[in-house]
Amino acid sequence: MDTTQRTDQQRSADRRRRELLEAADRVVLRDGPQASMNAIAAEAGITKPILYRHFGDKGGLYAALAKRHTDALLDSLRAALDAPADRRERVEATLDTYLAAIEARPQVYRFLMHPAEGTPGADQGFDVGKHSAPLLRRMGEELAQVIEDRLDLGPGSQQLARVWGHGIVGMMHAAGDWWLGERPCSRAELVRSLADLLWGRLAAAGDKIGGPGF
Amino acid sequence: MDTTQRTDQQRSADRRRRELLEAADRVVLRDGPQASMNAIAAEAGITKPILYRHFGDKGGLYAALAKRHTDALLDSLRAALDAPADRRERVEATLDTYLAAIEARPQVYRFLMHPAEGTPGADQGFDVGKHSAPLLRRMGEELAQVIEDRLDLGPGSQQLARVWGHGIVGMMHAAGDWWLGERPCSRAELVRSLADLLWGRLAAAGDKIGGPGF
DNA sequence: ACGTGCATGTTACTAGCGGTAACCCGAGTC
DNA sequence: GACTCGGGTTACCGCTAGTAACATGCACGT
Repeated sequence: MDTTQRTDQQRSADRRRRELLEAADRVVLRDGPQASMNAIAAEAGITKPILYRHFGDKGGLYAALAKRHTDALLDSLRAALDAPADRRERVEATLDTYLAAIEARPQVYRFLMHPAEGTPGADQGFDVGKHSAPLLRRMGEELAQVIEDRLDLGPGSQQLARVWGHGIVGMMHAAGDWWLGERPCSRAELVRSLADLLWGRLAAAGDKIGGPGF
Repeated sequence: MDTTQRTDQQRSADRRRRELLEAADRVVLRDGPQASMNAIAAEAGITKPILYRHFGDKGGLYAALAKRHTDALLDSLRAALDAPADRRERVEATLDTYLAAIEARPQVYRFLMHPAEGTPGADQGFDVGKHSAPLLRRMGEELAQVIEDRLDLGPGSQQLARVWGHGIVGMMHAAGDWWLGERPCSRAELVRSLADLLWGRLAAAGDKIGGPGF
């Protein structure tokens, strides 16, 4: 029948697609985000046009690749965010989960943060917007939702939650990026320091003698 | 004399360099960060090899370009950070200064955040490190210094200050980026929300009825 | 058995990029 | 006048993303 036929074809195509994605994964993790389509095709044992038939262009391939990792990371973050513990512990667990992920697979992390950038062909009209990696946006929105759902923030809570969601994610990202490069302390110390920041220690700290205070 | 001669030459070279940088600025602000060296050379009224003689490679040109804007932004941030007012006001002024800058010239902002990315020629060995834009790193370090100088944070203050510096800068960056794309509220509201976050309102907020709390 | 689609794969190409080698010319110097 | 030398150009290399055109093999209807 027609449907079974198309199902067979689709299954085959999907399997092929997964194989290609795994090959692309290997190459991107080995060569970095600037891996060439030729290299990816070679790793998959085929040639370029097939990649283009499956993914349209390089951006499509990278988007598909990024989605897999992004989904996986978001799942583990959701788990940490949903753990049965008090708020501070959950915040620390979430920070630690993120940091452990970027520590364990820094190449994946790097790819997710700088997926395509230079697509000289089909170019966007240089609008403002979509600067940051999609991963950051998605994490920000998810966290915003969690905050809005669980916290009582009074009037304007929705906007406040979104600002905080993106802000906290950005804090985590930047601190993690810096930490990954310099390794100035243990992961646990970093988690504690960031949680302290979120817990208002900045406002509570005293001025240093002689200075005007920050 | 030899020295005056060399001074003359150097002056001429410096003037040329400034002219080239201004031309590059125009092109980058018009075409985005993926402006080609050909286009920049054409805008400057010359040809590619001259650019390469002056700046080495594309990364060198972009670094020189970015340095100008970064220095300017850092100067205005320092001014806000040094204003004579209490801590919260200074924090808000600094956030507002940054946000006003990216709002006023989003193309400059975008260029500073994604300067080169894909330099297929002379490639780095895919080390972990130097992921983020240099601007973010510099802002983080500067803020860390200010925090350490002015705040009494007890033992481990230096590390804590650096974590906070990079974390706060990341928060500002990510929130600003999201805000610039969606414009969900006024700048003043955003500043207030972020300052509230830094002032510990996250920890102080009550749980919503029925939920486990964030 | 025989075309006929159709998916899969290839080779060979285009246009444009970053970067460079080789040449070229005018100004100043001995 | 020969001679170097800084500023400039043309013409190229190797690479990239992306595509057109051609080949091959497997399922179908008649």
